[in-house]
Amino acid sequence: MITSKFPLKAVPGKGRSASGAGRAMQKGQQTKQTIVDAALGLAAQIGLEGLSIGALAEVTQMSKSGVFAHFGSREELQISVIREYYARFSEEVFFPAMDEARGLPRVRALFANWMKRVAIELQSGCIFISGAVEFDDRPGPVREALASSVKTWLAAMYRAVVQAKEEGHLLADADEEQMAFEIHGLILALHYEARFLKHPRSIKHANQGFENILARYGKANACVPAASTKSNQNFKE
Amino acid sequence: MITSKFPLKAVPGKGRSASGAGRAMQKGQQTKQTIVDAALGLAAQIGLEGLSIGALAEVTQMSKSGVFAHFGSREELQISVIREYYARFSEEVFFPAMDEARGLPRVRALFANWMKRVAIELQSGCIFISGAVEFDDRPGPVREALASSVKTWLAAMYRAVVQAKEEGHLLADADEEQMAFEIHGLILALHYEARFLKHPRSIKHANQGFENILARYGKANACVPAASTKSNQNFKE
DNA sequence: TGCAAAATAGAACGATCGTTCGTTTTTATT
DNA sequence: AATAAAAACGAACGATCGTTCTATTTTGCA
Repeated sequence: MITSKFPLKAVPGKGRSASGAGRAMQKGQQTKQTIVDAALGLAAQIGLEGLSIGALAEVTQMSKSGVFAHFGSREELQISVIREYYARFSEEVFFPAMDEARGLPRVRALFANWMKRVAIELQSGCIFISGAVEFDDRPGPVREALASSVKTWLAAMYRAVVQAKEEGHLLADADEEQMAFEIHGLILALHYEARFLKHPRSIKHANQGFENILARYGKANACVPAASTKSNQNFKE
Repeated sequence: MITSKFPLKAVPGKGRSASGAGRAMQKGQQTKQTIVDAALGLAAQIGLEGLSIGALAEVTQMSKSGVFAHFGSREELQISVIREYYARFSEEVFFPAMDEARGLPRVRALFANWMKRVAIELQSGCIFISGAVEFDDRPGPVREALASSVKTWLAAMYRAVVQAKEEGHLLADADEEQMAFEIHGLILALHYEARFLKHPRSIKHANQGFENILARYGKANACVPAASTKSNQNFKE
């Protein structure tokens, strides 16, 4: 939990949350969510640094101070956006893949969901990527929040690869960290070449790159692509 | 050539360059180079968008208007920085590799020089990467200048791969575009994981990834790593 | 050495930024 | 319906931004 360095107008109800005595707070959380939603879209387009409270007020039809009061600082707003982005990313990419069997099927599902998300983001932008560049060497709580989210996700992907090796789906000499690194590179190249350079075949290249990685690290009988077009389907028959 | 939309103080000597009539312009170009040098360092750290004329004036010990007059607009300053960055990149990465023999040796040299440069930039930052994120969907002359530089470099790398196939160093089914894409991904992952996440083994992962790519696309007798530690050395014996 | 041009300085502009503060409206409960 | 807290507003702040304008200094050639 992050201690708010700026109590918004005489300590709000949060302090006495457990005890049922406090007055309600419904409308506040609701509009805060509205603001975060709008901020997420704005940040995806122009980056976390480009996020301005003024522009956000305009989009949400509110006053600047009205928007501001919900966060207490620009940094807290940025952190809220990061948290929301992480939550949606997990919901779209991570959790659905957990339905797949441990090992290669799950690795495939994670990558497929990741690709699906990035492909959508080719129009809007990815905060995990743009944020990394913006906060490269700018220490502070925003960078920490962002790095923490990214690391959690990359660790999840790494864990899936480790499990794939444990399940015997990968060659004995497969370096899990190396494999995760190469997969990450494919996603980054896709984002770069498609979004910035408008290269038309980037998605195909990323998918083909993934198959190449599996061909390198996977055991021969385990590395064939999924037969069906439904990417989430378990292909082990 | 870009038409300056803001003539700095009554059209300068540039217009009558060919004719020897005009007065000299030495000091101007000299301090302009000083400014661009400083701007390059600043932009590498905080990005092209973070480049402020005020901060630049402070670093160069000049007045804001003094700095400004050399470029006429912030955009022109940014473009000047991009051009300078491209020139240095070419000098460090591209031209030295042209001494290597066509084919895999040259591809290896290009990658090795690229790695060398990015490894240095892990402290300062790479404008080709940060700029791509900043100007993702911000049309205009700056984006064009940046995209043009990047495309030129990526095309050079692609050309080297094509030549490697022509020389018979690659498998017959090798997709040159695919291979260039995967190499690009390694560099991007290196930059991301080392610079943002401070992951200690990123350089090793990028180098190993390159060897994996060569193992996939190169002919068996041509894909062994260079024997010597000197990366620029021709390994074909 | 004088003189025009080039280079730099200095002050000010409008705009936008995050933030603060006092006030007013809305909300939810008794 | 009354009431107090929560939420939202509106105006203003200091700072910084890119840019413009005019004045001053410096430069390089006659």
